[in-house]
Amino acid sequence: MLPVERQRYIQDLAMKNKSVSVSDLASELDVSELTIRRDLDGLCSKGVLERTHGGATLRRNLNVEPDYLQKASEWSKEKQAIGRLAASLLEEGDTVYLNSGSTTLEVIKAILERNIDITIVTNNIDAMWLCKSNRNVKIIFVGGYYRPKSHSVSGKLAFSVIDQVFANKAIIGVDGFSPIAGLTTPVLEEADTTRAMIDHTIGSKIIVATGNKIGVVSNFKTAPIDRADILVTDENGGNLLKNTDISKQINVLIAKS
Amino acid sequence: MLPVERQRYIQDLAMKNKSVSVSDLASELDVSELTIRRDLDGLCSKGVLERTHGGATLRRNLNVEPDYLQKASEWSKEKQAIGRLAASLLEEGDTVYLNSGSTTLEVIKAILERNIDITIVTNNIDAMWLCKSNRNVKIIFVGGYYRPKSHSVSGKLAFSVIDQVFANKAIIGVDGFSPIAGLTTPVLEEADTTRAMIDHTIGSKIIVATGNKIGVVSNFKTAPIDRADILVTDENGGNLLKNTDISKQINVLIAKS
DNA sequence: AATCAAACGAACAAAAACGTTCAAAAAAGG
DNA sequence: CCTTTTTTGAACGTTTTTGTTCGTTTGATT
Repeated sequence: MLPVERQRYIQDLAMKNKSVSVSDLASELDVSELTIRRDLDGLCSKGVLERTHGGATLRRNLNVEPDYLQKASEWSKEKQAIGRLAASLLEEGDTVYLNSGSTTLEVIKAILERNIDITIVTNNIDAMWLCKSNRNVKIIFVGGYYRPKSHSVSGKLAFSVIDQVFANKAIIGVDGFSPIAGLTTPVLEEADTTRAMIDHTIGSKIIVATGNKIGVVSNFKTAPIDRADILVTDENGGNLLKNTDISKQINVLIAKS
Repeated sequence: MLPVERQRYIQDLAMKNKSVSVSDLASELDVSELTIRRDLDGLCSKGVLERTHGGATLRRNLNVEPDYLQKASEWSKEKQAIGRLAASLLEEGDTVYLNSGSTTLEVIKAILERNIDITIVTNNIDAMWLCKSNRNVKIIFVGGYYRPKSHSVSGKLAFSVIDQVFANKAIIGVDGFSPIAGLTTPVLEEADTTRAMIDHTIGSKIIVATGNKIGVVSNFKTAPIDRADILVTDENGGNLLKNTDISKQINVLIAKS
């Protein structure tokens, strides 16, 4: 058995049991205790283990925070359905703008499920956690000032990135969708960022909004409705729009959950 | 059996078993041990294997960037101490560049503990998770292409943000700190981003590195050592630098854990 | 606090592995 | 068929690794 093999064995065992003993290892691997000690010292100076009397323990690893899941419990079923429908509008090779929000996050999840080759340009931090283990989806992140409340970035610095990226589709979540007031959000910078995304999109601008956003007017205007091409909403939203002439301005798709 | 065939066989075996032994291969392929050693050396200079005594192992990511989570768990105690010392060098009102890496992440944690009014400019995504509930620390995130392995962003698009931000301090983590080769990292884009950060810093440039980085040369150069002002390292690193004239080039601070 | 067994580290010696040099064998090319 | 090049192997000195012995340190028990 090679020294490296032995050391790897020790490391694996330490990973499993949290600690190893010199005498156990010596008899198990059939080498002298001194050799084990020397191996342990080596692993120790590599930072893997920490020496104790009679053995060694694994360095305690503090895991960072993968607590990102389940935040938006409201309307989650509808959002999922909307996400799936919106994701189905994308094609292999697309570069797509996605702004922040729980609905657009569902779109990202749906894109990952489809597992197609897409480049996402976003200011939504959660996107990166989701895409951590996916090889097909590429992410370009716009920079800017971080706002903890929405867990996204925005502001003037975001423009300098958006300025350089032209997408062929955009999927935009909004807080208010009103035929008169247009698309609105509660944060000024967010509205600016979203507007910039829309302005840098050549192809379809797709709005995603659950029914409870329809007819609502929030604080800051992102764009008038006719700047968008498609609205993806749920059955609830569909009913609210049924007897309006909204379909003359925008293509409405209903996601059934 | 052709040499090429033999080498391919060795490579395949190494892929399967993670490591190979000279004596085993010699008897199995019925050639002298010297021949095996020469094969191993060849595969080694091709970057496939890494020599050890008595054999060789599969090359563990020398050209590839190290896995983010594993790195975070190594030397955690030392990194914490370094983080605390580096954070103590910051003052109320500072705007500071922080690049990505597990050591700089510890710096951020320490900054949050101090709870002073600081603006952080970074490409480290975890920073935002950490600062989610802190009101004093502001974060500006540089954009760019997301790389899951190091969990950070970099690339040309990052420049457009860095171009617009001048910090008065920078805290930079490196993978290699060598008096001759300077500051080095294993990823080209990361090196570029870090260099841009240093170039846009007016005041002190502070390097943070655990002892196992001292004397190491990684693939891509970020900057020569004299571009930095302060090195914060652990006692291990301090010992390594004790009998050198490094202190003529840079101010060395030892963090005791 | 005193004591004792286990664990440790230093020093030395043996064994295995290594690299270098040189020469023989095999392969390639004319 | 002969020359040139490449590959291989043997010998020998060097380095690395391993094991034994010994005195010292550590941690636990009484």
